[in-house]
Amino acid sequence: MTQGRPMRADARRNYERLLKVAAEAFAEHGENASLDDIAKRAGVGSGTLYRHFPTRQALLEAAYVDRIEALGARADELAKELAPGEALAEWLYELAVGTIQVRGMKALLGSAVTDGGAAALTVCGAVVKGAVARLVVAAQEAGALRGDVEPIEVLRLAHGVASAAELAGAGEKEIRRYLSLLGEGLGAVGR
Amino acid sequence: MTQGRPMRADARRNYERLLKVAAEAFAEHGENASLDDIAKRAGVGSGTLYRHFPTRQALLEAAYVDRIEALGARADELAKELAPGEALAEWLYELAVGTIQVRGMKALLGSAVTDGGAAALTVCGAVVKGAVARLVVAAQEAGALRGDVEPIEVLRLAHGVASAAELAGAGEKEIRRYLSLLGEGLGAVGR
DNA sequence: CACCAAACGGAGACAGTCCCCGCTTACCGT
DNA sequence: ACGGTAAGCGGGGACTGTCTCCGTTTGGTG
Repeated sequence: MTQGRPMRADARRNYERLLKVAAEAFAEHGENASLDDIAKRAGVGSGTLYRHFPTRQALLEAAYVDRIEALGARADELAKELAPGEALAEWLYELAVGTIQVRGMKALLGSAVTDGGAAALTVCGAVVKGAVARLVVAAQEAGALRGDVEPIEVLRLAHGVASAAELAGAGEKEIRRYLSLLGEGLGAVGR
Repeated sequence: MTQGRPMRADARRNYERLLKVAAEAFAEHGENASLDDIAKRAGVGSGTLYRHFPTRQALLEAAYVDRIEALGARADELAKELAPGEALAEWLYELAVGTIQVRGMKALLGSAVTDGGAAALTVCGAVVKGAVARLVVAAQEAGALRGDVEPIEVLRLAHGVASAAELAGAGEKEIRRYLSLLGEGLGAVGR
């Protein structure tokens, strides 16, 4: 259903160059890297870029799918290695680290987590939501996570907390701390 | 220290028109409203706008100071009316509502909460940080809030949670819910 | 009422986005 | 091998937004 006919050789070449260059550019200049500049660096006209990737989102998503899919796979790895609660915690931590440290990924994950219909269909959204759903359900069955939260809510809160950590100019230590505050709750009496 | 000499009459007039128009524009188009357009609508040249407010941040801040100051005052009101824990919770709720519903305010509060030096000196930063510090300390003394968190951390987490709620396309109900999840912690067993 | 610093304003340089449409070229059938 | 054709290219250009520079205007004094 994806291919009517395989891509023409030159088209495929350009597509892949664009992807590679885009990943570099986003890493270097953040999510607002100039698209025309990416096209230039990939040695194609801007028309070509916009035909392959109609929106910035589309390019961002395509440039990072592999990373996102790795994250999805990581969820299952963790589920095998650790107790359900731990697995969820660790995965959220790795998600948050990605959110903050890989420039451009925040916007992508943010949109993956949004309400509305459109964003729901993206590959990233599907993978991430799927992964968190598995981990959350397992953790809830193990009694390590309160039963009245939806997976998507956990995801959103983790994303929010990652943003909070970013505001702090956070390193990995702060991310861990902020996530554990979320887990334990602010109301609980001191450590 | 603020005034070498009072502002010239025309300068003051323009300054105030800009502020008024800017508040409208930010409310209508979000934090990225066109600055040149604001200038035009205020009937001044763009040079005038940029002289009064060298950066978008500066204008944003000036346009919303009164609202921020109201929030600061509200903290003290709440501190009188409610128990310390409640007061903090309610204030954070009102902060979050503002963050989400008043377009343009998110960026402002976000920068107020950032680490680094530059943003620390803004009026908004000072007011908000002051308010939260008072409420947090009181809540901690009353044992309603764990003792090992800094006020700024509470602020950042609340901001993050507000973002999370925004992602959900949240109404006031969701904001309350997400904040209470933060307060109680995800790890606690179901309601 | 004349002076002059303070303030104005808008043209224009620059950067980014995105579309359009004439040209090129990879791929097929013969 | 080779020509026809549609898929694909690419960059010019319209548009929007930011921010600066500098000639002109104007409010407030002495």
